[in-house]
Amino acid sequence: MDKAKFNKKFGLFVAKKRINLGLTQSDLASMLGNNAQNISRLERGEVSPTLYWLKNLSEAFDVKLTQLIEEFESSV
Amino acid sequence: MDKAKFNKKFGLFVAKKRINLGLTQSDLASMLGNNAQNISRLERGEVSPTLYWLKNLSEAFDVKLTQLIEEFESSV
DNA sequence: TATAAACTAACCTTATACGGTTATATTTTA
DNA sequence: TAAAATATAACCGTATAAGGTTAGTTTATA
Repeated sequence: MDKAKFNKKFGLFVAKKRINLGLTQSDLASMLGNNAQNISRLERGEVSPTLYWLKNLSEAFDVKLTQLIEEFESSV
Repeated sequence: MDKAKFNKKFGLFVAKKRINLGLTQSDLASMLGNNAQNISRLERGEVSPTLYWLKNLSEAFDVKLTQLIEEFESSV
């Protein structure tokens, strides 16, 4: 799978997960210590987050990194 | 865990896994389509790889991304 | 409809991932 | 020990992740 498509899929996954938790992009952003625009870009697949960023994301979602990735892969 | 420490742990994990597979940094680099210097920097924890990079890494190691992260987390 | 909340999207800047080259150091092997 | 293979480390670039601001669009709600 090419980069653009892969990032898009991950973005969609994050968006679904965030919404399921009843969070806005702003909510998630402040939990991660950044801004809603970056969340928007992530969810639209414009960026490929770093591993450390993912680690923080998993903590915001209150799951292990492993579990986050597992959920992502099984959603694809 | 702070970023530097986290990246260092991941680098160490990649190095171990690569060596177990009997690969040199050059070998792994060419499998990933980049250069050995980047592998060296990754293994020394100087960089935090992007998700897409990790996806390619997992394919080079012939495992699912989930499994790669799972092995990493259980190694920490 | 009107107002507000939520999101998208453009722009800019800074930090860093990533690719390449070269040199040096370390490790392995003849 | 000498040579070769491997890894580290210093540079230099470019591409892109990430933080911030502002404006505009979409969606939800009164």
